Amino acid sequence: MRQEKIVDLANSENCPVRNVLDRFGDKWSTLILLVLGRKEPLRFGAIHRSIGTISQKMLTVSLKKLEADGLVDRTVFAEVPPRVEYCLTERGKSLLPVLQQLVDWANEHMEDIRASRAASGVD
Amino acid sequence: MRQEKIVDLANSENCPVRNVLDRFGDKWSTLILLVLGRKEPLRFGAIHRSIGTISQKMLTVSLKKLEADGLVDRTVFAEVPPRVEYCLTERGKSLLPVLQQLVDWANEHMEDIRASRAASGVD
DNA sequence: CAGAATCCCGTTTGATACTG
DNA sequence: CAGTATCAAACGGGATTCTG
Repeated sequence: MRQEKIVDLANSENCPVRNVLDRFGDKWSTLILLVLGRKEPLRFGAIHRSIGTISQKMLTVSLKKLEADGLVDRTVFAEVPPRVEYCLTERGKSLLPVLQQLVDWANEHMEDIRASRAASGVD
Repeated sequence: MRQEKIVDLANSENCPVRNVLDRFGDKWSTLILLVLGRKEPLRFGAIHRSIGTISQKMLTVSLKKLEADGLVDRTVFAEVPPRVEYCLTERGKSLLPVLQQLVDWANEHMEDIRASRAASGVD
């Protein structure tokens, strides 16, 4: 019987976990997916306002990555003024429940974590 | 009727999601939790070897954060040479299933993501 | 409106050396 | 062994300006 079902975490190139984490470990991607998960499609500006504190540069960059990974679809309408809509792909949607779990966990444990953090003096 | 059950994502201070993401969005925390989830307790050096590419500085920093958040327990043995063991707290363990879902998703979709990425020419 | 292009700075991260 | 201390490099990310 094999002892390791889990992929080798030491190999960052071939480990799916690390590979994916390298993407969603960034500051914004997860947030964007969650926003689109709430309501789609959304225009660039709508996402921007929805997150609030993201710069449009980072929003652009993050959306491009998500699009490159096939998690988000980008549709440009030939209008003036230009309109661009974003929505989740099937793959993107499949990630949503997982992220939702993370959100739920966060909601549930945040107060305790805050308290621990404060008590330990680590910011 | 209220329209928003989900916490306001625009408010980074009070939003549990962002607050938690700010922690696990880093490069190593998730990985460390997963490593400890596989086997505990583990000594500092064991975790270090298990992840492989992390510097011992970052491992120290990350472990401290996790300890401050009450996700990891640190036990120092009064021996020579010194021995320090790390294990998950109950809170830490409660996060594990969620992370495992993420791992599963990553395993399942990584190839497709890789392909999309390559096709798009990003990164 | 939706971005692209620059400039710029703070933080993160890694290498290296040192210590209890 | 399990860190701490320091320095330098790399990167993320914000502000601003410009375009189709």
